[in-house]
Amino acid sequence: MPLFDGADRAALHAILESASIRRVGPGTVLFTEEDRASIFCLVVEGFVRLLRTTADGEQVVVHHVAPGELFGIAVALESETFSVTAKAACDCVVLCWPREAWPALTRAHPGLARATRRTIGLRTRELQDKIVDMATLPVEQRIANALLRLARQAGRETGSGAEIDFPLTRQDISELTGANMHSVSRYMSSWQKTGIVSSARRRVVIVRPDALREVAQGRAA
Amino acid sequence: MPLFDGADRAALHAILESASIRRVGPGTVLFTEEDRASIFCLVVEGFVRLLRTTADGEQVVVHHVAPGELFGIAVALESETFSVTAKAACDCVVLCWPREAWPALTRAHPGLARATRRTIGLRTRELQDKIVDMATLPVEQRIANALLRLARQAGRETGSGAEIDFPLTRQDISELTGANMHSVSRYMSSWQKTGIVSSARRRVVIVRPDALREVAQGRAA
DNA sequence: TGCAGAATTTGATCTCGCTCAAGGTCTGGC
DNA sequence: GCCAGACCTTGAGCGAGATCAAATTCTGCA
Repeated sequence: MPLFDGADRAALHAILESASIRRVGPGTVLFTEEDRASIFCLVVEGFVRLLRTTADGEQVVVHHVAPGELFGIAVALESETFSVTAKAACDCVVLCWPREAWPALTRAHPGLARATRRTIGLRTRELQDKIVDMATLPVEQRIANALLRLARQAGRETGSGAEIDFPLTRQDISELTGANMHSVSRYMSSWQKTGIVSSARRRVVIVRPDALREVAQGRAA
Repeated sequence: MPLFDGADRAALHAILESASIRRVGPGTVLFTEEDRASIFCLVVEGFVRLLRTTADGEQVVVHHVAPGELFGIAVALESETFSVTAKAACDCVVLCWPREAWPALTRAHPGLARATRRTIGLRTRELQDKIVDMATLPVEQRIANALLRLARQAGRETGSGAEIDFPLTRQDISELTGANMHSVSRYMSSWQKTGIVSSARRRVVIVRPDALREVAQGRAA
């Protein structure tokens, strides 16, 4: 656990004691964007989707939190409320600390503060990447980019390519890219045919990342 | 200056001494996204555009920095490089500190660290807002939202509405919304006709914010 | 084993917004 | 005062991708 640098057995034990552990199934909402940010969390196992819900019920996925990553860190940004909803993408194990634990914890473990800052920096870049994609790329390339990003963050190497390590429907991909579900299905089908990806219901495997990268750059079919 | 809380005259003088001051004209690039983040900056006067440049030379505007705001704060995010290009939107006065000054400065002025965290939090929200807009709204509503956001961040009240306080071309708005420049022009013209905005070359005034808000919600023409 | 609901696919049609094209207007510098 | 270049507008046409519609396949559960 690189977050809690230099913590011995006893100290680690105390840290875990002060957290509550939650084991949740797919779709479970851990907190919503209007909630007061009374906790901050760490993914131990599984993936947590961070998303925004619009007035008319549409969902826009903003980030996938991988194991070992913090989330719900409004407290680190001097914010009273979360800015997103957190929803389990699969079976997850999550640690939650009360907001009040933050000052003492970061004081005791400078590595935690540093890791948090780095995480925020990386996520900011990711958000900017997404904006650039949406502003400049056609749907096909956006979807390709989104899959590549997911493969990087949540790819499990299998014999036949990188499998996204949690259930992912066409609808999910559409919420991730801002494209229509039907369009997602069409492009996925075409890539299936050319052997670039292989996807059965809720499972997505990037068979030929190189070819998908070509698609993402608009250089190939 | 709320950033440097509790600094007396002498301390403030020392802080300013350690900064270099830059007076630049519109279009001046202060740093680019590939640069090593060897400085961090503060806008004293004017507005600085933060943007990304794509492989084929397109620009996507990510944020406008207002007077009193920090920018180029890669150092606060444990990053060696900037993630955006900074370009003056008008005549600007900017203070720049060497990256190495950050630890001592934040140690001496906890208010600075706090303000930085708050700024990062607000910008994260703004990035998320933008993504939601681009994923769910048609061009007309995106443009309306962008103008309202600008009015809030850089609006100067005049007798006949809120004027965006720096030169803003149709092209700029297009880079801000991901819409085509011609589309921007068409919508601006139509709003001009209905008296919602008033814009002459490079100047934009929101005459009826309420009406523009209606447009942004898709509730009106 | 069969069924209900979820997930996916595919076709047909339509429309928003982009591209292409051209003309108009403003402004600062000479 | 004039000209070049920047900025803005408007029209026509097209196409990517959304919407509408329907059929198909999968899977977990009764």
